[in-house]
Amino acid sequence: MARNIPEAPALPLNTIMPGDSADAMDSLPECSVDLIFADPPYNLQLRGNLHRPDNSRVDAVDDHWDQFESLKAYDAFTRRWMRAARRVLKPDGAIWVIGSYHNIFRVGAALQDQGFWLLNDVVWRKTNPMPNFRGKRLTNAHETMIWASKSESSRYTFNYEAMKAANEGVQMRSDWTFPICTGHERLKNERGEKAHPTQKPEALLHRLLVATTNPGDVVLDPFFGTGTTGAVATMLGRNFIGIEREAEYRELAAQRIARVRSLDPAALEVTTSKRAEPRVAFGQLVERGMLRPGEELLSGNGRHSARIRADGTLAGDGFKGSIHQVGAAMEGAPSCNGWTYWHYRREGKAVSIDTLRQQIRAELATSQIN
Amino acid sequence: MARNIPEAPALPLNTIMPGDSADAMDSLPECSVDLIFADPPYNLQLRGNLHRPDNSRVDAVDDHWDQFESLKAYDAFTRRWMRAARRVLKPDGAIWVIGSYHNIFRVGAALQDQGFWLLNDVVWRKTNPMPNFRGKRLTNAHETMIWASKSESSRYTFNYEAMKAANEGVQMRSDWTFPICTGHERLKNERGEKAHPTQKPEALLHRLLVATTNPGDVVLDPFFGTGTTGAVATMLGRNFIGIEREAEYRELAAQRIARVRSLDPAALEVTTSKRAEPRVAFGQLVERGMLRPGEELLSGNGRHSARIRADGTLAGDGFKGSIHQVGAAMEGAPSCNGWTYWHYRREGKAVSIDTLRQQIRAELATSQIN
DNA sequence: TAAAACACTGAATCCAAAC
DNA sequence: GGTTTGGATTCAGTGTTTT
Repeated sequence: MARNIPEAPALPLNTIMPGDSADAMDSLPECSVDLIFADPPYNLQLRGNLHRPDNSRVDAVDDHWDQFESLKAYDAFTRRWMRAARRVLKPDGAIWVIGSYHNIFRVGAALQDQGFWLLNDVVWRKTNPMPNFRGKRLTNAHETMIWASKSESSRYTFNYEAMKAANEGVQMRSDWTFPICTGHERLKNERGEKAHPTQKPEALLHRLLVATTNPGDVVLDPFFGTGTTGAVATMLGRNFIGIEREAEYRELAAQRIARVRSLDPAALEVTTSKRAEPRVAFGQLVERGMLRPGEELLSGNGRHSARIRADGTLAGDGFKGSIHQVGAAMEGAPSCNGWTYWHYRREGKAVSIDTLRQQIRAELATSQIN
Repeated sequence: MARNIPEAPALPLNTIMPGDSADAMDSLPECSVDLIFADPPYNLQLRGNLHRPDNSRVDAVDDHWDQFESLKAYDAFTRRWMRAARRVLKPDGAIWVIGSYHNIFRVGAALQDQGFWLLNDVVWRKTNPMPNFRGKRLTNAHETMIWASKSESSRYTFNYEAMKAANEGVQMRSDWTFPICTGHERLKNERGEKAHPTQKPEALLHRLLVATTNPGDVVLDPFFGTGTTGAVATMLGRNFIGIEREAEYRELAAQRIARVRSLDPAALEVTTSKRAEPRVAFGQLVERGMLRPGEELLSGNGRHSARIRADGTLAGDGFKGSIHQVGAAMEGAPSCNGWTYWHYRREGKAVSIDTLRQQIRAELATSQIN
């Protein structure tokens, strides 16, 4: 290059930066990241203590980082980090922000005001939300995510076919159903308490990253917490940059991500071409972690095997496609019911993947009651 | 009344007012309606009127120039009608606003800025949304409704038990699933075309009105369209006030509502909560001889006991006070419902004292029949 | 050992009448 | 109008203890 352009500082890929979100983003080169996922404080304005009907006390989010003096102060905070985020985003980049009714309207208006172009609002429906204990309102059973590109003209990433494959062969909708983060996935601190009050489920980030990034992309999370974004990005072969103010969270997140194994690149290939779409819910098993990308499936007769890919398709013996297509190809048959054809291994035994589909159907049946 | 207060103008109940929404609301008496349902437009087509000073084409680099102008105009429109709505709302009244991601964030922020108190955001999940034909985004399968009271201290209406009963006995959630308005319910004009582009399903208004109004309440809809709110309100024994600018819509709505038959009042009764039942003092049980002073009461778990005193208080383990206070003190709990906590012995069995309260309430109910 | 019972928990703007 | 008091109120799930 003939011109004397100062070299841009290298991106601190796959590390967790300390300090304030906006300050840290300002230290990064502009137009350098592909996607931003932001889970900012919600500004809950809780009054007194809340007790369950059995008189146990609800462990509320009363952390100092969620306290703001006024809506005006919250707006100033929002616009500050959002402007910094906008600067580091590539022209064709996009942003996701998650929130509840307490803050999401401020966030959405700020995005529009700063020139972001809204693509969808996505509802995370919780299968197991906390009830409204006093019976004074509706059960607050969802959170809202806003997906926006940097500008109206951005050529943003959207893996349409992968989403369609993960949704029984029909277009992915704007409402996504997942359980809240509990059990073994929920990080604990040394005292055995939940490490972070608002840890998000990995399944949510899995779908989001498969939908709107490609392998090798750079994903920035300015409110990193205990690192769900980093863990899922690493598993999916994406690079991450985390920013987190609290040292304890940084430490836990780093340990967590160190335990994550990246998936084989073949498993990360996203289906791009059109194909005859069977009605497959197989992708949900992967998003929910019931089956791992890269895991091997066996045919019932034991003669064939294939590996699971992150977008809910299979690959093996040179064949790629849905569970039905690959099964049919391997058997040289005109068609094949992948649900009964394929089995996974658990404790030495081969179990039909159809049992997993039945589990999900049972969940949906209870959670989709009006 | 001694003072010379001018009589408030009568409300134009169950009629459709012409003209601009905000102007019409300004002509109504303040603090006079129980609920407002607003389905404001967001396709104001402001962009066509905007020109740069030099008439140059707006190109991709700064193509959000006109976006800012139209957002500003939309905000002004929103704040104008919303302020008028706020004025006519009773202090304990509430408002619902429905919108999509194009406008709902402006609406929600405006509600908060004007002092409304957000109660829930509710997601209308469409079972049959229009697909995204270009495959560039997620299927836009929901709309968002915001439910807010006039102020933080408003004692808003919420028929908790009715909602719970309508949801298989568990609390109603913040996501509601309904099909979009099609078929016979969809109003047609004389040319056989759909009469209104955004007609809402009656099922949606049905649930909303049952949840947050009582029979006889006044429901105002400032963007009346073809009158879904008026039709459902009439069927449910609520009064409505509609405002609609377009004469064609007013005419269709009036015809539609004229065809509606109100439901029988008995059908409109909703499951009452215990809160609505008359209070009974524990002392009444002693006065009536249902329980004797000196008699021992047992906690349901059998771990505690107390003795009844002649004035209707309890004493035990060094604690004295109401049935609630003594129960709470013995359990070390912040509060306690003494009616369900305490039991008395009859023929060797422990019987809840709440059965005695129910006897008294039954007597009161029969004695109040004229 | 299996089944049943019990304890605990999750981003929550969570009461209202009487004095 | 602030304070006191009565008393109404929970779903899905995980993990542990008891039967």
